[in-house]
Formats: sequence, C-alpha cells, structure tokens
Amino acid sequence: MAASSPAKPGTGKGGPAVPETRFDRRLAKILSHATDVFYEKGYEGASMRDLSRASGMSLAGMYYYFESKERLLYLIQKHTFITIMERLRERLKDESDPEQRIRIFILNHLEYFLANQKAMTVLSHEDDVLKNDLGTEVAGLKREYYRICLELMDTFKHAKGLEFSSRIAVLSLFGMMNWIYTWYNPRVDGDADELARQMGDTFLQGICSANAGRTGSKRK
Amino acid sequence: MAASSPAKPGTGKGGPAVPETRFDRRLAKILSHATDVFYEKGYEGASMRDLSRASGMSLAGMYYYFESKERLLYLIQKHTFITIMERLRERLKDESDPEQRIRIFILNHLEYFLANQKAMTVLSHEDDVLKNDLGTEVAGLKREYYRICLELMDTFKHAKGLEFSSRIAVLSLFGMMNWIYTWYNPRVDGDADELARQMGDTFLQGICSANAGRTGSKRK
DNA sequence: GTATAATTAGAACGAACGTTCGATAATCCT
DNA sequence: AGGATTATCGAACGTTCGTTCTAATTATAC
Repeated sequence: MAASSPAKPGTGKGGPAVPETRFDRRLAKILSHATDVFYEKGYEGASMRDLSRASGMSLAGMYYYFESKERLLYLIQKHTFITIMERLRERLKDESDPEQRIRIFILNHLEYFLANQKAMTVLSHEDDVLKNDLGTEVAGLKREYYRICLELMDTFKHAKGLEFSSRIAVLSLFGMMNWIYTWYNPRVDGDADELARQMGDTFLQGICSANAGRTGSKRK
Repeated sequence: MAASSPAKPGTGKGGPAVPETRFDRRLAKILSHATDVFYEKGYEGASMRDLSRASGMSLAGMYYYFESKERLLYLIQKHTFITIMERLRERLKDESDPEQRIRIFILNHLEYFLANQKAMTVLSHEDDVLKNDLGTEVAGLKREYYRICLELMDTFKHAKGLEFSSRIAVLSLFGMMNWIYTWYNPRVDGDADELARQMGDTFLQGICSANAGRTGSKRK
C-alpha cells in the first residue's frame, strides 16, 4: 500500500510557510529536469524514459512523485504561471502611474522569461496539449494573467483619452514578448532591461498615436 | 519494382507552368489533409494512421507518395514558405515607398496567415522538429523571408533617418503577427486588412519615435 | 485483350511508448 | 533494536508507433 498513491504529504494547499518536505524538494528537482527535456524535445517528443534519465531516477521511480506524464506538464505550467503572477503583483503594488504599470508588466514578463526561458517556452509552446480538468485549470491561470494586462491597458487608455482595441493591443504585446523564445540570443540581444525598454518604447509610442476606426488608410 | 521509389514523375523543379500530373494533384490533397491533422494534434502527436484516415487512404498507400512522415512535414512547410514569398515579391514589385513596402509586408503576411491558418500554424509551431538536410533547407527559407523584412526595415530606417535595432524591430513584428495563431477569432477580431492596418499603425508609429541607446529611462 | 504501369490494401515487423507490479533498499519513529 | 513507512528499482504489461512486405486491384497503352 505504498507506491500506489503517495497523496503528497507536506504541502497542504501551497501555503506560504515553505513547508518543503523532502518529497517536495525531490519533486521540484524532477520538474526542473523535466522542463529541460520538454524544452529540447517537446512534450510529445519527450518520453518518460528521457525524463527519468535526465532526473537520474528509474522509470518506475518517477511514478512515485506524479501519476502521469500529463500531470507532470501540468505541474510545470501551473508553477510557472503562479510564480510569474506572484512577482508581478508584488511589483505592481508600489506603482500607480498607468504608463509605468504597463512598463512594469513588460519588464516583469521579459525578466522572468529570460531567467526561466525553458519553463516559459514549455508554457508557450505546449499551450493546449493538456485536456479536461488539467487543461481547464491552466487555461484559467492564463486568462487571469491576460486579464491583468488588459486592465492595465484599459486604465492607460482612459487616462490618456485614447481609442484603440485593448484586446488586440494586449495580444500584440504578448506576441511581441513571447515570440522571443524563437530568437533570443543573450550574446547579441541585450538583457531583459534593455529589451523591456525597447519593446516598451515601441509599443507605448505605437498605441499612443492610435485613432479610432476610420482614418486615412490611403490605399487598397 | 513499382511502389518502392516513385521518383515523382511530373514536376521537374517546381516550374511555373503548372504540369499538374495526377500524382501531384493527389499528393497536394494528402498534404492538405495532413496539414489539418498536424494542426489539430501536432506533428509528434499525429500518427501516420491519423493521417491516412484523414486522407481516406490506406496506411501503406501513403508511402507511395512520400517516403516518411518527416518528409511530409517538410513538403508542407516548404510549400507554405515558397507560396507566401512568391506572393510577397509579386506585391512588392509595384511599390517603392519604404513605409508602404513595410505595410505591404504586414498585409501579405497576415492575409496569408488568416487564409491558411492551419498551414501557417504548423509552420510556426513545428518550427524546429525537422533535423538534418530537411531542417536546414526549411531554416534557409525562413532566413530568406526574415532577410527580406530586415531589408525593408533598414531601408525605411535610413529613409527616415531613424536609429533603432532593425533586428529586434523585425523580430518584434514577427512575434506580433505570428502570435495570432493563439488567439485569432474571426468573429470578434477583424479581417486581415483591419488587423494589418492596426498592427501596421502601432508598429510603424512605435519605431518612428525610436531614439538610439541612452535616453530618458527615468526610473529603476 | 493482354502486357505494363499505377495505385491500393491487409497483415506484419521490431522498436518504443506510458504505465504498473512486486520486490527491495533506505529512512524514520520509539 | 525492530517494525512501519517512505523511496526506489528491474522487469514486464499491453498498446501504438513508423515503416515495409506481398499480393491484389485498377487504369493506361499497344
């Protein structure tokens, strides 16, 4: 009656009091190694044998820590999302200027992205492979994160008296930032601060000139 | 001595004279159905049995048309890239104004993306699954496409006397455009023209205010 | 109308897949 | 110390994978 259902001893409900049982620590190590492998070969392309090899643990041993490969991806994605949102809220609470709040969002996103590139890539790239409950929950977190940015954008828009689609602005911004996983090279592209400044300048200046609906689209 | 190596009768070298043997037509149908399946389940997640079912052809029958699943993905990606570049060059040759040339690039990209969303998603999402020669060739096409945009950007930059990183500008633009495969909904978001105008406005206005290196990054 | 080429299908290949089982080894509690 | 619990393992399960074999069917050309 041991290995069939470990029931996850320590962590009651992700409490802030860092209980950190050995179980949790070992699991975190596995998640970290698994992130590397998912990053290299993709979720479908990575086999449980690849993952066990990367963790230095036997294939069967892995199933003591989680019940399926799917749940493993879920744990990675959930943890990544929760962490980046935690940091964001921490940073946002000291700033009230609408423009600066958007700049904070951009900086936080890029900083976390570059510091945890593999995890963020797995989050971006294996976006809709999780189905049912697991997929729904991660999709909820994603939606929450999107909502935060959308509110920042709306607030900024009203403060400046601008008119543009917040939805498309936010999604364009996400595209701009998330796409870096396909091209970023630390040796030629700057660090997160530099990137955040450049993208922030471009984006903010871009939306500041927006004019509602009909205006001179002078050809075609 | 039949089914082992079909040697692809009709098309000599992708000539423009539409030879269109029956072989080519049947293959094109298969590629189209395969694109749907790759779009739904991903390259690794889609089995040859899925692909054969979608094409209404037996599993073994597929191998008369191509020699491996990998080559099938290669054919899809290559065809998609070549087509979008063909259309782009056609449209660019009548326009000389640097800004309009960038707008044409954006419009062409978005128009093709939305009209061939599944193929473009497969192109974006299964970007580096092809290895060796196949992967190198597709990467070359991608690089060529990138180069075209980079030159448009440089020309525009010099014409306007601006200073910014063309590389990051181009890659940001690609991110903005390519990311739509994760969110585009024809019922709420506009058509390609509308999207191209909005993204074009935002992006062009954004980079027009660019100032080289040090300027007022006034906090943190 | 039969020889030839084009095209399909059923069954099978070995390899790899995610997962499970029962048995050990390591660790903890008193 | 020693029994309970926690952690790990090798071996195997049944299934599915990409691919190939062989034979049968269909279209085309003489």
